[in-house]
Order: sequence, then structure tokens, then C-alpha cells
Amino acid sequence: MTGGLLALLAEPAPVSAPALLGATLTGKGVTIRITEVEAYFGPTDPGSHGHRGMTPRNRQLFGPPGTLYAYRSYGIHTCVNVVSGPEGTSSGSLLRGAEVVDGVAVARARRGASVTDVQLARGPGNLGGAIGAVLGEDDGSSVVDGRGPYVLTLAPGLEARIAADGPAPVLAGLATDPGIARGPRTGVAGIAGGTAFPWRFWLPGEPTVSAYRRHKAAVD
DNA sequence: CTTTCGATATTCT
DNA sequence: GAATATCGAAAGC
Repeated sequence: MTGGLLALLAEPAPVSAPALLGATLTGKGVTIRITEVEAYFGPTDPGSHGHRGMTPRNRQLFGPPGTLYAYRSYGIHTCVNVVSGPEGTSSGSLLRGAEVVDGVAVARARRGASVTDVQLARGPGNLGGAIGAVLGEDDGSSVVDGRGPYVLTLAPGLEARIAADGPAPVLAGLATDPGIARGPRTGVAGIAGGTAFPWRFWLPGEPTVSAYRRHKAAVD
């Protein structure tokens, strides 16, 4: 059952993003365990692709929770988001880092023979490459209804906790979970990359979390 | 170790 | 024409 997952994704990304840590995404011969995400929220977030309204590229970001939003970054890399929040709000979580837990050979065939296990899905562009994301066939597909190329499964134990306590207490607990780190987003320019939007979430100590690289002047 | 730079789709000025 | 939710190779300390 994925009822708990849908209940969490009903919340905007800055609230629901921590719940994606430790979750797995399976499809196209590879399974990854998510270790790093960034949340974006169009209505109030100048760093979001959806902040200035719908365009042909970002329209899937406005879709229903559980939609996969894929986009081309710097003209080269394919990056992947999981849409959350009410339909029409342009909110989603960018998958920035993950551990390949199954299909390592398949992922390496896509990324290159010399890429180490840790590097396979470390960083958003690399992650998209490892799972074989393709704009034309994956952008706008669902990761929750079982009919798309990918299926998202919550971290072990989370479904049971949601069933017992409800989604709100679970998300409130994740917001202060000492096992989850949060900080400014990577690569986002201007004030949107500063501490005013501490919407990068990761699992401390995981080697597959990408290195924090400052882009331009992120306001602290 | 750190910094620079090229590749290049999409969007905004 | 310039900027961007990037990456990796090359060059400079």
C-alpha cells in the first residue's frame, strides 16, 4: 500500500521532502536509495522553476503529487524531481544524491566503466543518468500509481508510523529528526540559495551525498 | 588543495 | 545576449 506516501506528498515540498530520505526509487533495471534532496516551492521561492509561472519545460511541476518532473540542466544533464503539494502549486523535491542498491551494473553501463559505486548517483545530473531518466518518456509520469517507469517506496517503517500516528505527526517528527541534516541549497544563486531557504536535506555521513559547492553569492 | 572553463537547452532581458 | 536547481577535466597554487 502507498496510502501513507500519498498523504505525505500532499504536503508542499519544504515539508514533505525529508520523508524522501531513505526512500527507494525503482525502475529501468536500477533501484536507488535517496540520501539527499532539495525542496522548491514556486509561490514564495524565487529559486523554483515554477516561480514565474508555467512554461513548456516546467509544466509537470504543477501536476498532482507523485508526478515525476524531469528537466534538462545546463543543456546537458537530466535532473529529476518528485512533485508534491496540491495540484497547481508548482512544488517539488529535486533528487540530488542516492546510493545504487540494485542494478549497479546497469547504472555503471549508463554512467561509464570508470565510475565508482559511490559516484554512480551522487549529484542530481549523475542521479538522472544512473536511473536512465529520459525527458520525452519520463517527464510527467507517476512514481506512485505503479504504471510509470519508476516506483517510489518509503523508507522502512515509515508506512507503519503513518498508519499508527497519521501523516502530520510523522512529518513534524522528521522536521526535528537528529538523523536528518538541513541547510542552504547547492548551486542556487542569490537570496534563494541562502539560509532564508534552508531546504536542502540529507542523511549525514552518507558518502553518496554530493559535496556542497557554492555557486554565486548565496546570501547567508 | 582550489579555481576556471567548456558543453549547451531553456528561459528571461 | 546572459543566466542557470551541473559535471568533470584542466590548470594554478
